[in-house]
Amino acid sequence: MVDRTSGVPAYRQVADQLAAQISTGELAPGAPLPSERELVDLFGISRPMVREAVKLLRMRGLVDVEHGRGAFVRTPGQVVRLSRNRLTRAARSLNKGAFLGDADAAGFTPSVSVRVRVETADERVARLLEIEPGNEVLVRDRVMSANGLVVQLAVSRLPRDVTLGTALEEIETGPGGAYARLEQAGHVLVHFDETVSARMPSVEEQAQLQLPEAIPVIAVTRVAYTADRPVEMNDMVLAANRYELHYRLPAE
Amino acid sequence: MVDRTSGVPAYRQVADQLAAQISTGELAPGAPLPSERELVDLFGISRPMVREAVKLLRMRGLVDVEHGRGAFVRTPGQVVRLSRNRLTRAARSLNKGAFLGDADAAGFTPSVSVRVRVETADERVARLLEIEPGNEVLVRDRVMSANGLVVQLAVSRLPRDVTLGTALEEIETGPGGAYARLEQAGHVLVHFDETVSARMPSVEEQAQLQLPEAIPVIAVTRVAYTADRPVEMNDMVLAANRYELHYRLPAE
DNA sequence: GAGTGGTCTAGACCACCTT
DNA sequence: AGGTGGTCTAGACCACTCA
Repeated sequence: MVDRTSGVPAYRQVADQLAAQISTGELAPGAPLPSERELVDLFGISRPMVREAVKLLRMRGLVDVEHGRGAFVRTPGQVVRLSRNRLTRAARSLNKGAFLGDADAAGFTPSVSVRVRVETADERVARLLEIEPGNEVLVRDRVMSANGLVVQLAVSRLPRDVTLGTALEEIETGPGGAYARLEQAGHVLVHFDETVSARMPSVEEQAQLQLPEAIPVIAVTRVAYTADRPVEMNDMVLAANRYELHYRLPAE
Repeated sequence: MVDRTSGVPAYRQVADQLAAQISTGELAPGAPLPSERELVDLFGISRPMVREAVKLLRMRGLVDVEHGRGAFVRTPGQVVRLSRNRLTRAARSLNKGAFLGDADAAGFTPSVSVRVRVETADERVARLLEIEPGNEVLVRDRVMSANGLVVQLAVSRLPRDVTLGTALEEIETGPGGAYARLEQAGHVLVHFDETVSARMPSVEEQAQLQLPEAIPVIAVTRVAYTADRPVEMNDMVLAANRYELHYRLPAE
C-alpha cells in the first residue's frame, strides 16, 4: 500500500519498493514481477499509475517487459573487454583484423557483412582526414556479428587517392585486414587516435544492435596516421552492455 | 491529425511527427513545443496519449520539460575532450593533477571537494589492487566542479601500506597531485590501465551531476602500476554529454 | 489568474502468449 | 479461454511559473 500523505507520487513509491526488492535479491534476476492487475490490488492504485511505476523501472534498466508474458527482472549480460592496444603491428600481423582477433580471444563465432561505396567528404570527415570537403572518400560499412547476433557497427572512410587500385576497394581486403593493405601500399602507420564517447542509441541502432531499453552505446572514432597524414577514420558503435574498452598507457 | 488505420499507435505518430520537425529544424533548439492541450486539439487524441508522445521524445533526449513552463527542444551542450595521455610524467609535473590541468586547457574555473577515509577492500578492489579482500585501503572521494557545476565524480583507492605516513592521507596532497606523492615515496609509476564503459546513471549520480534525461555516464576505472604492483585505482564517472575521451596509441 | 506540466481515477478494448 | 501487457478515453485536481 502507498502512503498518501508523504507527498511522494504513488507510482514512484511503487517503483522504489519494487527496485528495493530487486536490489536485495528478493526479486532475483529473471523473476517475474507481479502482474499489473496484481499490483493494482497490492498497492491500491489505478492501472495507469502501476504502468507508470513499471515504466520507471524499465527506464532504469531494472526490468524487461514482454507483451503477453509479464515483466521480469533483467539478468545482467556478459561484458567483453576490448584491448585497444591490440592495434599494434605485431598483434595485427597475427590475425585478419581487430574484430576477428577479438573473436578468437573471446571464443565466439564471428561474421562480418561489408558494403563498399564512394562518398564525398562532409565537413567532419574532411576535418578528421585533413582533406577538402567534397573530396572523394572510400567508405567501408561493416556490420559485425557474433554467433549470429549483431554486436558492432563500423564505418571506415579513407581518402580515395589512398585506396585507388588496391584491395581496399574490394569487399575482401585479404590477410591482415585493411591496415595490412595500407602499409603494403606504402602508408606506414605511426599512431592511432581514438575518441570515445557515449550516448543513447538512435532508433535504428537500437533495432540493429537489438539493444534492451536503457542501454547506451559507446561510440569510438579512430583515426590512423602515417608520419605525414591521416589515412583512415573508423566510426564504431558498440552496445554498452556487452563491451568495455581497455587502454594501456605508459607513464613515460 | 493521426492516422487511425495505420496500426501505428497514435502517441508514436505524434512523437515521430514532432521528432521530424525537430530534425528538420522547423522546431529549433530551445523552441517550445505546442502545449499538451494544444497537441490534444492538433492531433485529436487524449491528453494521456499526448503525454505518452512527449515522454518518448524525452527518453530519446530530444526534448526537455519544465514544470509550469512547457517543453523545449534540447540544445546540445559543449563537449570537453579529455586527453588521457596527459597522465605521462612530463605533463604531470607541469600541473597539480589531471583535473586541474584540464581546467587550464578548457578555460574553466575548477574546484574539487575531497573526503578521505579508510575502508577494507571488497572483492573487486582486492582483485584490481592485487591485495587480499579485507585489507585496508585509503579512499579519496572527490567531487570535481567547473564554474560551480559538478562535472566529475572520482573515487580513488590505494593500499594502506603505500599511503601510511604520506600526504596521500591528507586532504591536500600538495604540488603535482597524488601521483607525484606516490613517486616521491618511491613508487615509480610505469604504466596505467584504463577500462572505459558506459551505462545509465544511478539516481544519485543523475542528481549529483545534474544530468538531463537520456544522458548516460562514462565510467572509467584507472589502475596505476609500478614495475612491481598496482598502487592506485581510480573510479571516475563523467557526464557523457560533456565529455569525450581521447587516447593516442602508437602503431609500434 | 491563467497557462503550463504532474498526478490520478475508472473504466474500455486490443494484441499477444500460454494451456 | 484466460492470462499478460499495450493503447486509449474523458474527465479531475494539484503544483509550478509568469505576468
